[in-house]
Amino acid sequence: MRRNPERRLALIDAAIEVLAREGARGLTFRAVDAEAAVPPGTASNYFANRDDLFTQVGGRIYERLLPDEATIARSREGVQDQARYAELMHELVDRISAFNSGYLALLELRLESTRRPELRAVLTKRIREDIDANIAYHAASGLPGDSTSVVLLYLTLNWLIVERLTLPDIFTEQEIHELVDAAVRRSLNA
Amino acid sequence: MRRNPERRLALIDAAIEVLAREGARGLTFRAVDAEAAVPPGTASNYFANRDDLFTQVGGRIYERLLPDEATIARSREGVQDQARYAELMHELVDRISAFNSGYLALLELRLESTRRPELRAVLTKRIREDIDANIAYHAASGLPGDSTSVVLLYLTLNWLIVERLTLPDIFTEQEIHELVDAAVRRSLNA
DNA sequence: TTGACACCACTCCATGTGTAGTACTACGTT
DNA sequence: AACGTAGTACTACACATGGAGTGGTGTCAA
Repeated sequence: MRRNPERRLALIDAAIEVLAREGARGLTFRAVDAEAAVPPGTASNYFANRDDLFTQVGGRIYERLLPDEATIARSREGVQDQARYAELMHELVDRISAFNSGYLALLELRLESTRRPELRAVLTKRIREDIDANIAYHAASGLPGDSTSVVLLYLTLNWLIVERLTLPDIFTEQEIHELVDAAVRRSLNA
Repeated sequence: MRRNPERRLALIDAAIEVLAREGARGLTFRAVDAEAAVPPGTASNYFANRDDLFTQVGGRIYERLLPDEATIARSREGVQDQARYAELMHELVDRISAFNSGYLALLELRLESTRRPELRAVLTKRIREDIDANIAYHAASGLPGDSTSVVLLYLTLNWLIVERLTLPDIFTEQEIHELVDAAVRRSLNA
């Protein structure tokens, strides 16, 4: 088992691209090697087996989907009212949609997790933490709404992104924009 | 190309199970043959190639996820108020969750459709029709809410089902129940 | 009798895992 | 400066699996 951390990270990030492009079953050591442009056999040296590869990707993918520090800092600025909330949600949807392959890879991982208990455990932990962090962040932010509205928005926006990324002709960009606004507005009405 | 329609349907339904269990890349002629318990080579005779298989499954899957006539008829009974709306949505979520493999197969198809234009066209058409039908049905039903509330509910409940089927430990059954109620209630507030 | 379909067998091909072995590089030691 | 060593990159190979596609034979019903 090799230890070079940069190389390991490069392999995992390559695996994310492979996942998005080829699907879960297409995530093979060979494909990761090719994507990362390293000699064949390298991934074999960094991951004990495919299960291990999936688990490590599951641990990494969420980091890459989360906003960076600067983005978080920026989100705290300005009045924290409903209009600002909607603005933040537009940014969220755009940011995640932009990292296309990351989100698709996460979907593949979710589906794969129905077959891999270890992966499921990793994903469950990460996502549960993220939801809780969102609720806590929201509570401290001064934005309108309660914890239920946070969760409802999480649900709604997730599927909106799925729709946009998998069947882009279902909703126009205009409709997506309006749906985000409506989701924010209505989720706040307790 | 063989024509026996019962056999074709049996193969397609077998393909749905394979999709849910093995993922999109695992959907092979061989696997379908095995699942349908027919001799190897049979699926080759019924589908020109894998692309054709995917497309035909895409045309079928939605039929199986839709409610049957009896269920639709029952949904028209009683007062059409918000409490009834919530009740119907609980039934919807439970019905779709129950046909576990069908919903997972549809997710696999969505992801696969990023790679297969024909499949994407079929799915886009079906889903667009379904959303429009839901909006029309809702408008005629006397249930509260507008077309935006229908779409928002569609989004929210879809991801709720994803969450339940792929990472069942994120939300408890109790929480899911409450989220459905909250989604109905809040989506109605224009 | 004939035609459509079920069934079976076989060829060809592609892909992937896991591992053993070799080459390289950097670093510490004397 | 020369040497040794350890860790890693790289290469090659043995072995196994799985699947597509097709041609041919059997079977049954009209």
